[in-house]
Amino acid sequence: MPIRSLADRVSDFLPVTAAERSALDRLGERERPVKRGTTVVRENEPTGDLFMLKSGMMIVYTLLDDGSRQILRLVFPGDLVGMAVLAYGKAAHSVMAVSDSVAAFIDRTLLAEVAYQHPRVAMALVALDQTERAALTDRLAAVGRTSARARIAATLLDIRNRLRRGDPSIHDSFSLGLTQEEIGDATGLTAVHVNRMLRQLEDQELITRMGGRVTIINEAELKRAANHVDRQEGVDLSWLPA
Amino acid sequence: MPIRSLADRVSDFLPVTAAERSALDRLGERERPVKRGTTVVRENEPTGDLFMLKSGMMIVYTLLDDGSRQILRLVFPGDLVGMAVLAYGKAAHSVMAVSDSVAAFIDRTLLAEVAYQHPRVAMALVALDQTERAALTDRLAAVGRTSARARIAATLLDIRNRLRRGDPSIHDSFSLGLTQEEIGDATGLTAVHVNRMLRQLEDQELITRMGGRVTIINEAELKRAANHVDRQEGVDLSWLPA
DNA sequence: CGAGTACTTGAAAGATCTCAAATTAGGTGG
DNA sequence: CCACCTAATTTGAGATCTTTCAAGTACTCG
Repeated sequence: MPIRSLADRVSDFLPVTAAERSALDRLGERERPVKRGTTVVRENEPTGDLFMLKSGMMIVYTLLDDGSRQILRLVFPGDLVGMAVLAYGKAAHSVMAVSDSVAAFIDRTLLAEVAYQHPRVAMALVALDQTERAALTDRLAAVGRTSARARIAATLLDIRNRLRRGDPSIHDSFSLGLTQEEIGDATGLTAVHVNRMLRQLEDQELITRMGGRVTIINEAELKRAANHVDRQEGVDLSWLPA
Repeated sequence: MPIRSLADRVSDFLPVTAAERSALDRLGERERPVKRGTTVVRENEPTGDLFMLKSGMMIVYTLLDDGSRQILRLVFPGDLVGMAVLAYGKAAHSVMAVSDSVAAFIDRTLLAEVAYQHPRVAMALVALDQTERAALTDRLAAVGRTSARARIAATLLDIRNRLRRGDPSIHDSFSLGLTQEEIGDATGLTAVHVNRMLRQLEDQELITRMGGRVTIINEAELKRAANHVDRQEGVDLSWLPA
């Protein structure tokens, strides 16, 4: 269970002064443990909070009229959730913990005050949010224009990469953390078809599986299968005025 | 061809002072006409500019390895494009004008300076960006979890609503502004199937068509067909500290 | 008026879903 | 630690939706 502070996350791409760091640390003070299966945020419910995930894993999703669910985003430690409360007075989407987690809640008023006092930090948070948006557009392109097999391959690689961000010791083997139904809801497929695609990737010897664990045994080929446009994740804020 | 300034757009949901308005107006000074069919921004090309569309219509899209295209966003007057340059040094996606347009380009350094001096304006721009993100998640949910018919219905309603934002005289009848191929690239369908779905909606007397014009003749039923979760677009920044 | 682009339609192939049932894995109370 | 109970996974068969391929028609622009 990796744990990262907001300041750590921001300092990955922006040198932060002591004052900025302490302001960021103050934002992350309100920590709360969340049990697996708990709905943390319900779509359309009024709220003034956003939060950063400290440890565990969550999903952001929306429910359609007919009861079907679209998972919009997988949330890993260090990710910021609910920036939309800056624009709306209510939650734009639902959020559920898929493993035991810890979240650090942030009041939007407090966030705004920090942003007013530390504009560079504000820009850093905007940049962080932009990386989420990029992930969202990648997912849309995958769901709209790639085969089921490619979507599953891409999802496996995505999960592996994001787990690795929090735990560099992870290489080819990792625990999925999602049910096949959840993977389906993230990729626009049924659970049954997710299962078939996983089996196919296994039969083709791109991965092996044991329990909930996946091991990538042919990463080059899996990447090719994923139709993966390798987004150079390089956030660059060096241009920011002082 | 409706034309809106950034200041007008922002003042829809945030009272702006004279100083703030003049700062926003300064941002929008660098106008440039763009001919239909012109690629304004190419994915991955280095740039420090974003822009606001003043008039016309554009699409934001990404191309996959196999040449297929996913349209991520339709751009109407008043929309801000390319906020990702705040995080990356290059364009996250390609942008093409689908009708003769005028764009007001904004250097990110200038934008950052305005944001530093006018934090409330900065928050307003962030809020504007959040509304775009909400539209993106709606599109993802539609592509991932709804039928071809529903996606087409939703797209028709979306285009009508957004055209109306710039021209309140528009009611049920409007020009699509997109080819069926483009609608397909936006909804994750083939042009052929888009055509069939339009025909079906016409046969079912939810719409009529003439040339590139669509008229909605049964809006209630079209909304139902769209599986539409009516997002109350109410941006609310009243909570913002002074 | 001609050329190219966009639209339209049919028929067949292919991908994915639905339904159903069997198997396995994980979690809990005794 | 076992036995049980439920949730998750797995597999097959058939139905459905969407794509592909092909060809003809209608527009639009120069």
